[in-house]
Amino acid sequence: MNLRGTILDVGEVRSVSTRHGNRDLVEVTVRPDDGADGVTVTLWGKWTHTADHAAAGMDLLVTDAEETEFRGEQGYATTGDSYVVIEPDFLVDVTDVRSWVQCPRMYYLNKLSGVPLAYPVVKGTIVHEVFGDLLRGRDLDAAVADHVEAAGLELGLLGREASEVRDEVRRNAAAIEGWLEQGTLTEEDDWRSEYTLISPTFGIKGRADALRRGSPVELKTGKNTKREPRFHDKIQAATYALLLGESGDPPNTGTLLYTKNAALDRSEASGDLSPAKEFSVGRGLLAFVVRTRNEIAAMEARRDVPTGYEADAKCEWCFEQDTCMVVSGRLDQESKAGQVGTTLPEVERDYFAEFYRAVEDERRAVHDEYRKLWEQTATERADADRALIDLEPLGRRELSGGDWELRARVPDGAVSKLREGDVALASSGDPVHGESELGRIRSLDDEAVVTVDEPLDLRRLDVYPSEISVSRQLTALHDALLKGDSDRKDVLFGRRAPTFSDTPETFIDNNESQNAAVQRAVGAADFALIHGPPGTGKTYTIARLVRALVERGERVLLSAFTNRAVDNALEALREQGFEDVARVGTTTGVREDMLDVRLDRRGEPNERAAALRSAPVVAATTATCGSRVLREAEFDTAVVDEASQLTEPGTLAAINLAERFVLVGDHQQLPPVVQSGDERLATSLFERLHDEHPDAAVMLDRQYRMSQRIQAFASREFYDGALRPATPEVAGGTLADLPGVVDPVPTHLSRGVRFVDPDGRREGNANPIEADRVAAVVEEYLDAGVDPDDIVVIAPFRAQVAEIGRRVDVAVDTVDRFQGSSAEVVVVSFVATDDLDGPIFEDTRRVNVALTRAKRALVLVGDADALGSEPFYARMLDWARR
DNA sequence: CCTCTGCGAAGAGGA
Repeated sequence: MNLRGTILDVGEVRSVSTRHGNRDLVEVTVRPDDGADGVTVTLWGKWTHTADHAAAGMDLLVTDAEETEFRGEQGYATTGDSYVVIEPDFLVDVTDVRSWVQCPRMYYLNKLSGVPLAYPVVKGTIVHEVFGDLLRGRDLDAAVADHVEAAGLELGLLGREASEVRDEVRRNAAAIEGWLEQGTLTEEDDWRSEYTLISPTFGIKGRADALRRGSPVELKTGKNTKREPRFHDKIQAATYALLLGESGDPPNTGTLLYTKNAALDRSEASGDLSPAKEFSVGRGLLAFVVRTRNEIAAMEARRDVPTGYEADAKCEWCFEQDTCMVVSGRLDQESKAGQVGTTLPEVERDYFAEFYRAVEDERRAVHDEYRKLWEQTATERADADRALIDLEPLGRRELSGGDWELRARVPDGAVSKLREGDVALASSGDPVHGESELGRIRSLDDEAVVTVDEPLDLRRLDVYPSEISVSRQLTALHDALLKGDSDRKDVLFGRRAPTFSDTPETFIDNNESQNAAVQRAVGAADFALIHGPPGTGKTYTIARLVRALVERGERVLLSAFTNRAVDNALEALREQGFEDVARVGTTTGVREDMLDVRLDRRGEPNERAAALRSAPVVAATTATCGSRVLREAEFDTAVVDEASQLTEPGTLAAINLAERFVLVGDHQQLPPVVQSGDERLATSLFERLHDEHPDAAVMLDRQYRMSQRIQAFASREFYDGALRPATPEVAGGTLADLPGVVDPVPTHLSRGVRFVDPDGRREGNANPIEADRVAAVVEEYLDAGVDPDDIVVIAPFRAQVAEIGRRVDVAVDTVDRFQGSSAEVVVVSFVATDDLDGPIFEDTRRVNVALTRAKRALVLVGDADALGSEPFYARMLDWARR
């Protein structure tokens, strides 16, 4: 049986004599998840090592535990088959186990500084890709040429020539090919490449290079002339073997493939030059992997920082020694390697510690998302929107590059957060224990089309969580504090006020606040803030600003939280006649009409690198700014849109790359998306600087969207009444202005703002009666001749969005997804009846967004009693009914 | 206790 629970107490290690001789044990008191009282669990032998790291409050799992009775007390104990796992919910990466075995401090440093843009790394990646292709039967030269070309940008930035790289990769790949041929001569081989593995039991995830007859094969581009694989390489492969044991018996061998061995000259090199080194994977090795993984999980649970003393690694042999000493010195951390350099001021170290913790909390939240892959029971699955289940496979076909395209029918009415372009876990039913492949959703309506590496029967699609944005926030924090210049930090940490110079030039002659905003930003020595309420021409202003900066000879980074905002800003820039931009991002992320300026990574190295380095404007999301390619880039000014939706570390990723920065946003609209709910992350850098330096900000106060009647409430509640219509035409906008609308407009539709109480009932997060009424309201406007494309319905919950979507033929979506856009007629469904309990109603900024999407007509549909129960909503009601 | 966009899909190496 498996025993799982929360640790209440960890006893001392003691040695007892048994019929097998003297053995160590530790007694741990655990409150089982399914029980109220604590039970004693005896951890025998080497599991006392895990007990050493365990502490009260941590979760503990013992597999194959046995019930025991000792001196009349009932309890549990480990058996010979048991594994003991600390904090199983914390998902450790296989590569983390590997780096921890090298040195625990290396694990920490890797996390902080990320993977650098370095030639051995890029070359290693290419060799891996070629390896995958060879397994799928592709021609060696074609594969090498293809993957070297695909890495053009990185190779160019590293100053490498394509021919030189091709030769080197081919030498490595030839070793693989030779070895593969050897294998197929002797027996039938069964291969799989790039295998995604997640283990709920052991709390580990990772991606194996390949499986050969069910055993892991790990490719290493380096050399190793010893008979044995390197210990940490072996541990990596053994960890994959452990993961394979999650569904079935673990394989009992692993293979390391050192491709450089084959390229060594036999007459000069000595030792074992065969590239493939097989080793046996016994239970003892697997248990060692689990204990190592437990050290990591326990350290993370304690919120400790590794010092290096945890293991016996020798610092003088370590490649990271210098980095290690610098980080230790700057952050004043205890470290085996010692410290060099000046310690950061205390306020900066505190900031670092605080945000490090917050970002790690966020990582936990991502881990919780992974857990949903296996925790959802069959009944819960039905309403869980993280997955599409019960898909009916419709077929598969092989694509030219060796990938597969899978098709399946989606059941009627299935709702999920999965969208076209998303990465998702495709499976034949059980994403964790059964067949599954990571793929990309190409299209999704009544039929799902997914591309994957290996074919399977597509019966289920799951959201696949990613730690990338968490990792990038961490490296941004590292870069800002440890590499960032002191001048910048003086301003960020309030040791110096930002300075500005006056600019006499007029940039925008028909809007004073927009002009003032550009002037302030252009004249900023450190930073400027542009506060842009709804409809105030934020995007136009940004484009004008970017042009002004470029005209002054500056190189500009144009960034935003979402791809959509980046592309909107680019569109405005291009409308103003400026085309010299490089858009960095994925083909699925970049909007179609901006693909022509997208920087392709594929191509001739020098030419690709020049395309990035010479572009006067580079546009990318802040997440991409934290990528290894853009982390190396430098700019004079970074202009960041949607800055009020970014966490501080998220913003740092962009502004780290520039001398000065301009943040554009509106802290009265939606705040950053933070799953863990951490308050430090939920406050944007934009908002903090806006509070600390009000003079650095210019608010755009003329809006071009809403009629006077519609904007009144938002202006009063959120902008101190300072937000006003830009022109009399905007102020007086009515339905009658729209082409095709009946004349005269029916009286009840001619009101700019209406309130409708359908007397509905909230059921879960939906309200079917209210949805009926919303549909009727939409029908009224359609009947009056309003174009369906001009009508939008907004609801706070996805369940209600689905409910309404079944009844109308106009756009329906959540508030959050409508931020940034607008429509002539907006109908808002509030769902709530009885009271307004729930976080979604607590943040009135969400209401601000909902109400300010409308240009000419706004209809609020909700329960008057419920809305009247909160002062803010009561005021909204008064305004709407007036 | 609800909203949600990012991310080449992770992981690649050096004596």
